[in-house]
Amino acid sequence: MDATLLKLKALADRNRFRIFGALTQYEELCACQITELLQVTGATASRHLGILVTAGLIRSRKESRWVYFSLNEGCDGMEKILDWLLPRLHASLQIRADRVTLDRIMAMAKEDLCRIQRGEACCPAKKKEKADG
Amino acid sequence: MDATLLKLKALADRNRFRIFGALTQYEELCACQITELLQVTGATASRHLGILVTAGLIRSRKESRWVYFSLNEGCDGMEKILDWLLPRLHASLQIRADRVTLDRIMAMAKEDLCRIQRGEACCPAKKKEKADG
DNA sequence: TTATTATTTAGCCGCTTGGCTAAATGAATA
DNA sequence: TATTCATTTAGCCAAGCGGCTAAATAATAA
Repeated sequence: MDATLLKLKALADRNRFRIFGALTQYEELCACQITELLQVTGATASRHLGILVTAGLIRSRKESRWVYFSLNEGCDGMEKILDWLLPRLHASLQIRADRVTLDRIMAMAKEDLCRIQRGEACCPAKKKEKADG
Repeated sequence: MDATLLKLKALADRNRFRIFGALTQYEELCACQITELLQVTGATASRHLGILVTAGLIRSRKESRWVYFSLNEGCDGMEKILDWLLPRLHASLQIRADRVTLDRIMAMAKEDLCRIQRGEACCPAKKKEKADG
């Protein structure tokens, strides 16, 4: 398929549009942070991220247990895409709301996020106390 | 929905991408010419055109029996969209093939195109002869 | 007015897409 | 080594999308 059409298809989904928007505001985000932002399962977030990677719009980097995603600045046309989208992302109510949510997410430890996403208690201290007590 | 997301969705379909590409090469095209280019039914072409109009990317103008479509230069972000897409449309094999097809289509009378699309003979002269003879 | 004709709308159908759960993978830790 | 854990893949299901045909619409031509 045309590489450009592939990029359009990748961006033409609300959740992937939000991921792209989030990555224009934070240099790097890990899968569990994006999962938390979108409020979907990790599997769903992973699939959306895969589609954006395949389109060349973002890239991933693995570090220890986590996978970090960032905009693929070097991708063909990225500069023009950002020229078009950046001002409109900043104006979008959805993306602005996401920014607030993201600030809250980034203030948390990734371990806690993942615990929550597994449906466990959010507070590791409690577990420790229990083990200690 | 975000106006920008609506535009992305409108462009993220092969046939609509082709329509957009065609309208970067010809100032104006009528519905039957686009129908012929895409090789779909008039109903299908009409729906795609409607989606592009709703997204604000193209506009339509009615003149006698025909409806003409053109890029909506005034639409928000169009300049940036063209900055991104124009060079890539020109590089696309599909869009280049379409250009050749379009040249052939534009050399025909719209009446003949519509006749063909109705499944009738392409040549009105024959009909006349029959009536005359 | 009646007929013709270009386009649009309505309604149907099959394929794709996006969500989920469960299982698999691969890296880090006990 | 065995376990834990973040992420990905596989498989399923419902909703959305793009194609078609047939009917409706709007405009011209007879």
